[in-house]
Amino acid sequence: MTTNNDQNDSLKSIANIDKIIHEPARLMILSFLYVVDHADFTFTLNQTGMTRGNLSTHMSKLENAGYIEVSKKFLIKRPLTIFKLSKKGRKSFEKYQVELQALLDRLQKNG
Amino acid sequence: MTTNNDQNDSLKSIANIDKIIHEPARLMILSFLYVVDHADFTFTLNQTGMTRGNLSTHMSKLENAGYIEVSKKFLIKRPLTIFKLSKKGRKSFEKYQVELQALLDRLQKNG
DNA sequence: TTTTTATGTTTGCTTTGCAAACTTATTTTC
DNA sequence: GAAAATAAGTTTGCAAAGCAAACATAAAAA
Repeated sequence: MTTNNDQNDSLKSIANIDKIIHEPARLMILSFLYVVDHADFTFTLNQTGMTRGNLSTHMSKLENAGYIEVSKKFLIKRPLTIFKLSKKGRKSFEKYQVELQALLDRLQKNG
Repeated sequence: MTTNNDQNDSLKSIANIDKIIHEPARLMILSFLYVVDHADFTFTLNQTGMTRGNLSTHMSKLENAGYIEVSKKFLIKRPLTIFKLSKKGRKSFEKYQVELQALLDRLQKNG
């Protein structure tokens, strides 16, 4: 059965949760990309309701973490930036989901 | 069935998630208090593995939000601070759990 | 040709998380 | 019995981060 220490450890694991993913704005973005696989800047903007500046900085952060791949083209003479969840990003996001689900399950069980 | 717009709205709801709760350190604290109902400063410290300063400021934040009740006594001539989840705190935390579970379910379904 | 629209990025501000240092009081040690 | 160490928190200073306004660049419209 679950010992006090097990509970303690699983509690502390929350402290080590992936903060790149956990931030609400990025959690929103990743939840989006996880389902659609890829999307351009403007569409992501509309889906998330963020400002352009904010989306831009969060996307840079996700890119630096290696969680998304960014490709820039031109479409009808206009810039077009496309975001895609990377392999690493998908894996990390799925790990995040598992950890969060474990927490919720534990709370469900004991609350 | 789920329309594109439904998905869009539920996505945007992540942006409005309760940030007082969502912060990992406080999520850890609340997960703890949710189960044990109440605990003193030192025990909370041990369970969470945080520093005293950090725990103190997070507790202030939770208290200011009305999510916990703090009572200070003396035990064997030493200060003893006891934390307890408030009614409001419990309700907010349960709402948070529901929202997070909804997100995970949606991801599970579509990923 | 001037203005407006489109697509992002950079910059500046404010907030926030974190731990070191501080406070106050009690034991323990020499 | 003075000095040092322990206990229990709080305050302060700093670095990181989120957010949107302002900026940059270019195309389309007026």
